Amino acid sequence: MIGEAVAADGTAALRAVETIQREMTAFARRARAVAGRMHPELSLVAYTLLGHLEERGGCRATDLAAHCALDKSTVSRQVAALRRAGLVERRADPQDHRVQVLHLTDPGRRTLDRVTESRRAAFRERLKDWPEEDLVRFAGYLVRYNAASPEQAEEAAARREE
Amino acid sequence: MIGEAVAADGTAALRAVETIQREMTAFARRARAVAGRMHPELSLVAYTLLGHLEERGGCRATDLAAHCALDKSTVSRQVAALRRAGLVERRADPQDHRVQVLHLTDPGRRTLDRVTESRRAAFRERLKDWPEEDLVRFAGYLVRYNAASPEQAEEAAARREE
DNA sequence: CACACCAGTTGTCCTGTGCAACCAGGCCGC
DNA sequence: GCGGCCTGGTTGCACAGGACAACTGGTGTG
Repeated sequence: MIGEAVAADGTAALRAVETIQREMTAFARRARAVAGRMHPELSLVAYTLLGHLEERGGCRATDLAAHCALDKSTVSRQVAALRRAGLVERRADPQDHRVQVLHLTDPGRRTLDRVTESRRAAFRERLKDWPEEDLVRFAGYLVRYNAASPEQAEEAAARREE
Repeated sequence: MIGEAVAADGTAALRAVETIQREMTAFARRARAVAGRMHPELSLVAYTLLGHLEERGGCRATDLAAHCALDKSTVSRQVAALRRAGLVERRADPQDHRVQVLHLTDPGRRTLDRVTESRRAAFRERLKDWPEEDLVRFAGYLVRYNAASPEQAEEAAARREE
């Protein structure tokens, strides 16, 4: 049974926080490796970068760095690799010659879609026995949890400023 | 309210799976770096290893590797570092001279407790506005999610990619 | 113009990780 | 009891990801 009895004194809440901590930790530890084995073609970071590019329809390397909370040098190298792989192209901004606006190429979009589909299938497989009600609640909890992260807050602020 | 209306046709379930995928990915991407910044003294892996050692009251390197889904060489090096740092000691098993039973030292236990407390505080802060009922349910969902065997998921993914 | 600032690249370093080769201790069948 | 196989662990090697700092070149402001 997923939702057990709830004590009135807050003990259950403390135990639950403990469990959340442990499980999130375990998950985080494992995720990267699993993702790598699942899609050798696209690392978790690369996937996120492409995803952000698709979502925003092109942006600067600096934006990607901010979004992923990565150093700009890391992003620069990741993007270089993606460009070498032909998944991303960059166009000089005529307004500001410092910036290189990054765009998904068609192969990039296809690769992203393929990996997204494969990830989605894996998640569906893993969650296939869950009642819909639990899925919806779980999704809601995750959104709420991640929304509390400082990086997310900054992102949200950045988005608001545009 | 976190869990919104539930449609009867499964659309909500699909959307929820999508959301879970996105949020888990975002979380995984960020977790390692955040953990590193939070506790420079103990990496996420080292923390998990010490935690498992405490939970089990000593075990073999191979058990740690299996538990964390890590290569034994990785564990060997991590353990070596922890031994150098004085957080872990090993005792030869008198029954089987191949195995080195690992134990937390007192400093190891203290360090683990300190980091656990700090992590716990961060989680409590982050979850402080959640109703107890939601905490308990969220914890249950995470346990259930992580309990789905990763091997199974990988196999399924491999089958799909062939 | 000079100087501060910003986007991006590159050099250097460190950590974490896996794979493969290897060593050493145990177990089994002959 | 002894060679072959299994198993726990260590080490060499390669590589990815990431940070930091130094640098280049474009922008803007006094």
